Amino acid sequence: MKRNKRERQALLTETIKENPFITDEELADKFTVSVQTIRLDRLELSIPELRERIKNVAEKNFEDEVRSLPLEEVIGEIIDMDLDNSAISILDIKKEHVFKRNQIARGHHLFAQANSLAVAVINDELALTAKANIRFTRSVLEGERVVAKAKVISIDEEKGRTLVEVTSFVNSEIVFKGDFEMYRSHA
Amino acid sequence: MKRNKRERQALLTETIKENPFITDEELADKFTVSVQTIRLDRLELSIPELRERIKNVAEKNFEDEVRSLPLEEVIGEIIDMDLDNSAISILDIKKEHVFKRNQIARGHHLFAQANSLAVAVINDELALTAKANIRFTRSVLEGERVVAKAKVISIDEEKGRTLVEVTSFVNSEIVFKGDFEMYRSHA
DNA sequence: CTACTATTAGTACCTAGTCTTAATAGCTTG
DNA sequence: CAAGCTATTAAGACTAGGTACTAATAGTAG
Repeated sequence: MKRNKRERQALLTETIKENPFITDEELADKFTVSVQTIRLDRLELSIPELRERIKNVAEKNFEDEVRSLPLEEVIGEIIDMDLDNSAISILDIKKEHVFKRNQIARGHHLFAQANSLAVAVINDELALTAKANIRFTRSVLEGERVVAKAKVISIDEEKGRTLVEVTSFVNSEIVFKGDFEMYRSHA
Repeated sequence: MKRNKRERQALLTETIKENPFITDEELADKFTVSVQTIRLDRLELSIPELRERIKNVAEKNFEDEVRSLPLEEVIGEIIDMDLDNSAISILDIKKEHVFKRNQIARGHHLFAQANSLAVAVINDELALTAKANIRFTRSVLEGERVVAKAKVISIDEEKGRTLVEVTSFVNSEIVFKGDFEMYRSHA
């Protein structure tokens, strides 16, 4: 069970990534080396100490949680957000998103990106999709980057409905367009 | 600005709840009392120390993160299939499908099930979604089983378009309905 | 005046580290 | 074979942000 340095450090990175709550002592036990070796490894790998790691995990979503925004639950990465107005997210199409036969992205991934963005842009605890009208105008291939832009068109406070238009692009070429009628609990 | 004990402790609870990342020293400053007083207050109010608080926030986030799994390839399990005619699939709504706030299934999972089924029912190597018009008529909760039924309405061989209607139920109650216009290469 | 509450102070100790210096073992290379 | 290098381990001083405990002080109520 003797691992060399390289091997141990690779495993260490993996272990900490999977469980950031592990102490140096527990790691030393696990790899049957001294605590000092673990600390040296962390230093070389630029892995912060337990408390910093925990703090990072805690801070990551705290803001969102207070705002009750399901930002973490959005498909794709949000790069701009102006609540109740507009939002932009990007999604890189990888192997797991495409049909094996032809490397074309499955429609529901584009829909998921657009739909979750429409949910996120609404400044409300409870936003749900009521209706949607969508068009796929060009197939997206593996390796392409889809930029989705959501725009809030209108807010009907009486009916509790909000209209959101989402347009997705690959290199300024429209690949998807959807009109979402969203339900909100507290408009 | 002199607050009494009761008042200060109420404010303290509020402050820490809003920002668990604050140290006793910062709190002492804020309430212009000594650090010891803050610690006595926390003791009386059973508020754990900074590190414990951070750890709690981190643990909460960590759990959520793991369970927010992305979309797989084919959504739902196909239990009946009559190519170019009709198909049925089921999807059990689990933790990873719902908003953590309210346990309501996220729209894109219902869409994904319907869309996958619409693609699968078409007897062609290459079937893609061109347009879709969808309605979510009832929210689906964690633990419920969604049965999606697809029916091919028309096949336009010239245009290479096929219309598929998908209706999803939970216990014979309609929860989702979608009209899919599918593109096929070799009709 | 005494009793009690609230506040403050001080000390020892803890965890999970950092940072630094130093020692040792096992190779390799001239 | 000695010198140099890498990897590992150890030891000591220091840190943040505390806990747990004892003790002192101020102000108020009976």
